[in-house]
Amino acid sequence: MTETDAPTTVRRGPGRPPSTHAQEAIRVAARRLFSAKSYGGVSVREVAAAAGVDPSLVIRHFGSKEALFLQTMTVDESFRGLVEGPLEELGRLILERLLTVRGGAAVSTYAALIGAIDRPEVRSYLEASADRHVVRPLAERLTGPDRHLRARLVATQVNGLLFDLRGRPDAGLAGRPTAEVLQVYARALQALIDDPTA
Amino acid sequence: MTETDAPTTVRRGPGRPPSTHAQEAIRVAARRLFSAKSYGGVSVREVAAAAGVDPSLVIRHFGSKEALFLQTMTVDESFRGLVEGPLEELGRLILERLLTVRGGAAVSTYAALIGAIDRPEVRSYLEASADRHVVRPLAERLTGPDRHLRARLVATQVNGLLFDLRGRPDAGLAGRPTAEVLQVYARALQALIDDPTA
DNA sequence: TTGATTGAGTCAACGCCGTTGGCAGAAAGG
DNA sequence: CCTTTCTGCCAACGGCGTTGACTCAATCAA
Repeated sequence: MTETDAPTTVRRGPGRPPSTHAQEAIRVAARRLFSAKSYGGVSVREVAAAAGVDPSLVIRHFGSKEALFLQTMTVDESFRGLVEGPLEELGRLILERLLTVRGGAAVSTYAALIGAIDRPEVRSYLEASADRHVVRPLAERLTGPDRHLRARLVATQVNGLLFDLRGRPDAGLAGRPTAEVLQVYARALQALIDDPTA
Repeated sequence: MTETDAPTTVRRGPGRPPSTHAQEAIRVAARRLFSAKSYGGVSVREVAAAAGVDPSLVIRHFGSKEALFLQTMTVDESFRGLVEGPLEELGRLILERLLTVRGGAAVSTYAALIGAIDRPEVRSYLEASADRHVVRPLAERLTGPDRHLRARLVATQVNGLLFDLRGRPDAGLAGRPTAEVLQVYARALQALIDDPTA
């Protein structure tokens, strides 16, 4: 076959082909440990031991501890399509998707990311992620004044909720079940989604 | 609070009297560095050098890096009396106090604390602080259903705003000035403060 | 087949970190 | 006096993220 087709295989020169075996083991171990503990609470040596590889191999393959963290802890899948649906009930819809979809994976992953918010690259990723999946698509749909600012502040409200839900996988806030929290907080989101002049 | 008498001088036995000289230098240096950088971005050795003392002395006097952090970075002064005032405009009042009082010291201090949210003791302090200064006093004043939950979610909204304001001392959010952010976000807070059945 | 090239995996080490123990001296009380 | 208590300094510990040197395996080109 020629090198112009076969999109699944990349043109490579001589040499041993890359193996995804250890990489996957590291990724799985890192995802589990980072979710259970936190960025600072997990050492590269610990991830390596859980994956059954040498600590230096982790850095070799992923560049740095922070790069490994960013590659394994992503929220884009949970955020995609978050602000779709009728505007009149979008506040409730957003929260439903965040808290219930995929067993609340967004919550625990976001918790880990917030725990590493010290790191400039983590902060950049979270800002870009919120901008791409929430602020910009929502601002386009809103009507009335201050559309971009209102969309940004909806993201702020979501950040606050995800921040406060840290470490409480299924239980809600202040001892309240998720459904109750969802219903009340949806009103607050809706206050920024609705056109204030209408 | 259970001191018997002589609040300024403590009963002491023989020995050299404690000096507050180095402690204060360490406290000042720590406050400045932790505010400018973050918990993880400042080393004990760095604080010690800025204060002109030995690194081991920092630990000797404060117990640990985390204890020094918690002793120097407190938000209670900024939070006290935060939810006082007429309920009809309390949303605006809360944000005004947070963003403008004492040059926004609450924002930068809170940013540093959030940056160390990994640490269980830091998380406990923030939760207790929000509970003491926001949730409980506000819940007592609210009317209508779900008073405690609504008060808790107002704190959640505040957390979201302080989280998103990280590192932007005076500038607002999304390029908007503080006043504009304040006015719009106040509506969102007010949506939880107002009695939904009224 | 042979040789070059590329990546996998191992080991020891580097510099920095928070923290601890030991020790010399100073300032108080008995 | 001696004892006690605190200061300040030094060296060291174990752990951290990361790097360099090295061996070995797998692939391609000649």
